[in-house]
Amino acid sequence: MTDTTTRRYTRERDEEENEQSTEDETLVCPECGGKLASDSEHGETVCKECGLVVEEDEIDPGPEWRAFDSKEKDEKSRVGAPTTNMMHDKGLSTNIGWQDKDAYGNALSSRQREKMQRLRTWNERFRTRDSKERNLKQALGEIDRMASALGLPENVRETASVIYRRALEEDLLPGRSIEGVATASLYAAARKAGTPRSLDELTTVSRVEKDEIARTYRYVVRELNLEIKPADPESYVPRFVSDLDLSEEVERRARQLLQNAKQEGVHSGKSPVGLAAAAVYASSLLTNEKVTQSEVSEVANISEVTIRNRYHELLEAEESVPGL
DNA sequence: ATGGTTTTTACTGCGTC
DNA sequence: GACGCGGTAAAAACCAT
Repeated sequence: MTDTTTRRYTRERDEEENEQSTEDETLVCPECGGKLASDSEHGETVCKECGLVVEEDEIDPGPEWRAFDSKEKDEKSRVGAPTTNMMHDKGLSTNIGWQDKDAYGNALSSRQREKMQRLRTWNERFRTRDSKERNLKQALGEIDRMASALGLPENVRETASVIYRRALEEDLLPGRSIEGVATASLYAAARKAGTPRSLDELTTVSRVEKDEIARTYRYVVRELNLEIKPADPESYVPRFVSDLDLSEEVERRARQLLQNAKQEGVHSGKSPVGLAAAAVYASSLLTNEKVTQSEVSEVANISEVTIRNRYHELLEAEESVPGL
């Protein structure tokens, strides 16, 4: 019986075991405990689990020489600016100098100057025209827009960007919409960061359908080997509590209920949102700050029936805990 | 596509304000 | 009588295979 009922949301368990087995290794993500993989192409160490960039620019991009005056700098410099993730092309595309000088520093003829001016114009156009770059530019914009609409913090956006960038590099885009992948990246990033947003919430700010988001999300997760744990019910609690204007006591109690439930193993196979909603409801009863089931179901986007079922289970689990 | 599970929908009965 | 709550059955959604 448990074999089948614990299928859905129980990946958590396997991963907990995995985490323990990798704990003695040195390469562990400080954020989520996941395995780290070094991406030598970009000189980054990235967490395979959450996409967190742990170490950037392991190769010092700065010059290895020192220059004592500008003339010396001109002579010694062989390289361009350091690369940065903040620009859509990492600052690596061609740049035509603004000075009207040739390679030897001599002034250009007026005819040459005009030519260079035209080249600059076209180069600028081409730089953002390259399909992947445009793609990325747009996607990052979308991610930003959706993230702020959902009130997600900066680090989530960054993680989402990293995920999207990886998807792009692995050629996951063809056949899928930019919007879809961007939304999926954000969805994944939000879950990693422990501030999950439901698919429905994502749907309200995204231009793509729920089904497509879900489909793309699964695809991206699989292809990039992002290991995402099932959302922890507790992470929904604060939001529900504040949406309902309840006290901190309610929140504390709700968390406690959930932790008990976890120990009793009641939570396996059940929707985390439902559990969280039920915990909040149950907690509001226990602390005499009554809210109705329909109110909770409203903010949690879960049916009242589910709340009823869950909260019975929660209370039962509470009973069977010895210390209470 | 299928089968097994969870969640939702819709409806009903009960007690209270 | 409206409302909150509880329960049930059937439909829908979901997920792994």
